[in-house]
Amino acid sequence: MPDDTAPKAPSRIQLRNRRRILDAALDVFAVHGYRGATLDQIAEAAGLSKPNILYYFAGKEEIHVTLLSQLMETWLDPLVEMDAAGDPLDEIMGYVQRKLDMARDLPRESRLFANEILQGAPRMRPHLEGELKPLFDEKCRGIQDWMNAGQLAKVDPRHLLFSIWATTQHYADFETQVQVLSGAGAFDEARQHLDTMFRRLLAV
Amino acid sequence: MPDDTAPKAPSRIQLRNRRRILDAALDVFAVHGYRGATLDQIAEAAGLSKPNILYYFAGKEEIHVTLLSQLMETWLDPLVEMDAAGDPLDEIMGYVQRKLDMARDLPRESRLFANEILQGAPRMRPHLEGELKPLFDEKCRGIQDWMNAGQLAKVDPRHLLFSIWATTQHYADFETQVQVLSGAGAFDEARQHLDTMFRRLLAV
DNA sequence: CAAACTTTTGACCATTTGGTCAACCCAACG
DNA sequence: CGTTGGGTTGACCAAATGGTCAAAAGTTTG
Repeated sequence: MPDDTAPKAPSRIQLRNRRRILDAALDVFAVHGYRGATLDQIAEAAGLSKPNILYYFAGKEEIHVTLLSQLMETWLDPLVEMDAAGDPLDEIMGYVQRKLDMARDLPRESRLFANEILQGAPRMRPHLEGELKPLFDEKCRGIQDWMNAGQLAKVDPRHLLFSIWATTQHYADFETQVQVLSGAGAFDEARQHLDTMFRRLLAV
Repeated sequence: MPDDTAPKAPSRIQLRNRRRILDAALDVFAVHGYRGATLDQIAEAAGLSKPNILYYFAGKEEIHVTLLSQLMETWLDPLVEMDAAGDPLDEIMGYVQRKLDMARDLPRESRLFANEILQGAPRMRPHLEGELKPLFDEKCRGIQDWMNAGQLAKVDPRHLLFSIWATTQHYADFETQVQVLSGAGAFDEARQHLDTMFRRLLAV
């Protein structure tokens, strides 16, 4: 008896086209936000016709939601890797560098996230409350433990994380401004700068 | 002979309605960005009919451009106030506090700006290059002078300013996320945290 | 008050937008 | 080689959108 609850495995074409669409949609949503993006733009960027887009996704919203879900995993990943058993300063500085790498390598994802939060997280709030919040609290406790043990200078762990997010994502989200004011090569300079900043903040 | 080049002074109604429209448009543009905002939303928020909106502004774009121009002044103001003749650490910490005050008191303006930069600054780039850039360079030189004189620890002045912008504006632009993770009262805690962070970074 | 103006709006328009659908294409397989 | 099923699209639709305009409603002023 075959498993009739399992949807049949997606074909190679399914896989390729869904990926194309999501990639194109990431470009468009990251720049214009949900409301400002159009299916026509996405279709054009994906090199597919609009009805074909709607053959793979039920509608504009489903594309957006799919992107947001995938993003959440990617986004949380570097924080998950921060290990309570490691050396505190190394762990935090490693996290800073990983976040900066993400800003450099995945700027579209960073902007998609920024757009969603700017709009009040209408589609992502459940993810924030259900996935990010518990992880955030856990990591804050871990950092607090390090501080209580005298392995890090004492600061508010929550605002420490906010500062790390803000300073690293800034180079993706405000790239246009950074380019105008500082030209190219900002990422390498930022690496050095952020290392110095958070080291001085946290060194005991 | 009357000055026929001067536009007649705007009436009280003109003043009141233009202000209403800009205020409503700020609400809408700050959340949805330029493309995502509609004249109907703005008209509804302003309590005026759509044709009436277009009696006061030539079109959607003119409203947006007007907001952006006004914003630029407000935005540059705290940086202008940083005084090369003052005490270096006081001046910078004062700047941090003023920027944080702005994030708290003018979150809509902060989000409008963030939206515009996220989209690649299609309408604001001239302002960035013509107004922000010279001011930025001047202030960077001033900060560098302080560092050369041994009055501040040495860091890259450009990235120092980026970090100040990123960490302060974060509390306006990512307010939704901050609320979910940290509840209310984040601004007061941030004040303390950012003071500590930049003091440790810059103390000699 | 009446002329002269500023302000407001209902009705309208062309274009864009998200979405549908029947027909069509095409590779795989019996 | 003809059928079958996944994949594709031109034509279409209703609603939304930016914008226009002539006429109505207020307001100011001689």
